[in-house]
Amino acid sequence: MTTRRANFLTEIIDADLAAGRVTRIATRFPPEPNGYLHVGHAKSICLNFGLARDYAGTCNLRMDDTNPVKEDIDYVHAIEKDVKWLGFDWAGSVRFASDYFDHMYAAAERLIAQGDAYVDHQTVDEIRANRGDFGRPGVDSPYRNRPIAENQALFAAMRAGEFVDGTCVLRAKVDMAHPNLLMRDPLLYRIRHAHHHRTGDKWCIYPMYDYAHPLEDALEGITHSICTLEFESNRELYDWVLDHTVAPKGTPWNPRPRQYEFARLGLGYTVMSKRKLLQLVEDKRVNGWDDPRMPTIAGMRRRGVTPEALRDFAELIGVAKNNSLVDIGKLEFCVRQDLERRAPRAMAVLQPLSLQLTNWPLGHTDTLPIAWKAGEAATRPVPFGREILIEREDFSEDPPRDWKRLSVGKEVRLFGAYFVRCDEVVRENGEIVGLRGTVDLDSRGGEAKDGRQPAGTIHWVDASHAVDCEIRLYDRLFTVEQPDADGDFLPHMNPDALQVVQGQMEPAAAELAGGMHVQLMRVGYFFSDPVDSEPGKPVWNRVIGLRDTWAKPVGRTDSRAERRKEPGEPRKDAAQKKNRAEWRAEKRAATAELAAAYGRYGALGLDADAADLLTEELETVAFFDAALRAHPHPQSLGRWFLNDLEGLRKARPLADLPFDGAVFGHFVALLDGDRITVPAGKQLLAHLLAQGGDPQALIATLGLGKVDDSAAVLAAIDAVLAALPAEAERLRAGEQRLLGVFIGQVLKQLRGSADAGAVRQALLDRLKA
RNA sequence: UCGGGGAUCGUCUAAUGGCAGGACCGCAGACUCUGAAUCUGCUCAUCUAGGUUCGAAUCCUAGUCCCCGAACCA
Repeated sequence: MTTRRANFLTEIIDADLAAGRVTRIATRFPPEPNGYLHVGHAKSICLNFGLARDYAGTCNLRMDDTNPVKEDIDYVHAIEKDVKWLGFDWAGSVRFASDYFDHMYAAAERLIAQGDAYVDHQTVDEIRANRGDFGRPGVDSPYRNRPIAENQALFAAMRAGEFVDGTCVLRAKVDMAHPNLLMRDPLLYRIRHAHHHRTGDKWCIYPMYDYAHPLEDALEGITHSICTLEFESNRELYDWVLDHTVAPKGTPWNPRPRQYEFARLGLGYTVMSKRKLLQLVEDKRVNGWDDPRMPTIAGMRRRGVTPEALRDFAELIGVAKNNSLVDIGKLEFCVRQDLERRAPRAMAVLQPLSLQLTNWPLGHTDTLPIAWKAGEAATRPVPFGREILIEREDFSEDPPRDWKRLSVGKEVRLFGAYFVRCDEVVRENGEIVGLRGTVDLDSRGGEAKDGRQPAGTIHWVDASHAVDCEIRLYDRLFTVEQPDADGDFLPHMNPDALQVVQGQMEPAAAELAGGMHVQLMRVGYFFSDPVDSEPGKPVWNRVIGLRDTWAKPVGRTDSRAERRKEPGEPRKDAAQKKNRAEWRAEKRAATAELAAAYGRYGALGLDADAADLLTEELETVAFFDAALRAHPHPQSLGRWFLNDLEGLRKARPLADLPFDGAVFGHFVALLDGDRITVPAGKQLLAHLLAQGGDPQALIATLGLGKVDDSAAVLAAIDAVLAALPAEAERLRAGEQRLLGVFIGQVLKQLRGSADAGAVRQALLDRLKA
């Protein structure tokens, strides 16, 4: 396994491997071929293929083509190309959901035979209305209890094309009152008389995503089916399908795939939904899916972003379950970092300003060999003559104090060439149209004989040799960080996301072929457009500008920080939903035994919160009363019950625990009797929960008995202090936060059986001594 | 309204009861034939309130805020 940043998925996989749930890892990347892949998909691709690579497993590329009216073969090819370009290869051939239509159909027939599915003749509107909503349960379809034989005949007729679209659907028979709306008899198949890009006209019924996807995964032997957060609710249905179907051999699915969800990529200053991207393309607001302004993989590729940069980006942002909006600066950082390493340097002037060198011999051209990259041997010839073009913004008539460029009377170095000084400004109608200056003929190559250093170094091209070429300056597609935050995203489009300028480029660079990266010095990283460049007529795309610490901070207004709300007060509004405490109070009012217990616990000296919590269920009261009989110490019993047992048992009912209230009472008695320390008590409780047993006997078995051997404690303290000399020094110097580390270490040596408070005191005493 | 998730520097992400770490951004300095790169340093965070514990980002209780879910889409 190559080292890779751990995340919650690698933890799950490690645990699955360790527990033997799986013996190999199989993932998949399952796009629907209804649009181009974007940078969000790139994250998913890097995740799925990366996991397969790191665990020496496999990753399938699978087209999820279950809806023929939206999908297209052209998208299939584009997707394959993008995944390959990103640097990944799938196991075997490309898979298609449509390859499994026969299996899916057979599985549906089986569901019908099991009584787990039925044909519903309600209309779309009826189905929707009868599904209920978040507040109301649904109502059963009048067709829900059709005889199995009738369902079988009807489903066969659906397949045979005897019904027009929308006549009926196949539904799973789950529960119309299920709190998860997806489980209210989900649709499995719908009728669609449509031509499918692969199966042609073989089918006129097509499976729904929620039914098809788990079967696709299971059929391919996928172990970890990774998708995005919005599918969390779908997981329950995913599991239902796998629980109610079997593998082709008739056995339960093995390996049985599990679905896990991670946060999709949200990226600032762009939109990521396929619908919106499609709209930009169809409305011709961009020039196609591969427009370099688009966040599509195709667009970024054409712009000049490299696969390495994209993969670095995926690594940089990590994988988690937080909804997040990634700063686009992180992507830009990855792009710059990669291009910095790979791009040769050249010079071009975007907004030329002429500089006449009055002391340069008329008609003479010097040809300078300048390295493509600093420190490397390879050079290109760069002509230098009497008229030089510099960047307009590299000259100032009224320079600020720290100006490092050209101004009247000041000298700069023309990169790789000569020192020049500006003597005067040439104007026409008040406009600056050129500069006149002189060159230090002794500074050829950029070094002055007398060793003096100029104010700065600027880029330039020789006017008579410069090549005119189209330069496309790309910028962020939107002017705000969250264009789709509310309402229409189109008004936020950045009209300057593409600016075309005619640049003047040095001749050697202008001959670079299409698909080449170059850094135009002091301007940015550029890529010769692979589509529009022609031999001798290159078109250059700006991939990203250089980091510019001198430019005025454009100020990334921190819209998000402003949005952050103050923590709210607990709502006092009576109309709001009841809180848990109110709910329990009501329940007590209705149940005499709970109310009695509440009063009794109060009288026993338990505080109101504890008494409240303990009287939520009769079952709890019974358990607690039993514990009380075994060990009549309400406070400690309440503290261990509420703080530890409740957390450890999670949702497990008390009745399912391998011990009863009396045993719990005995357990707490051990703690109150100082027979065992608190951490050891927690260990013991965890053990009890897992396997039951007699607490008293387990103390010996597990070696958890309390040790009151102060000599052993002192020995352990000295051993730890000696083992961590640097930290011990800091601790002596008063770094209190290290105290915990030492207590922990000492406790570890003593196998948790010493009293932590005593260890702390002993440690403090030892340090004073 | 019901169900499912989530909350740690400005941003992304670690820490699985024991020193809140890394990266991006920002700031400062060094260096520089790119105001780039490189190098050094710095600023900056555990949603709130209680509780348990020697010790809580982590466990318990209560609350707040955010996201997802009611297509014959995926």
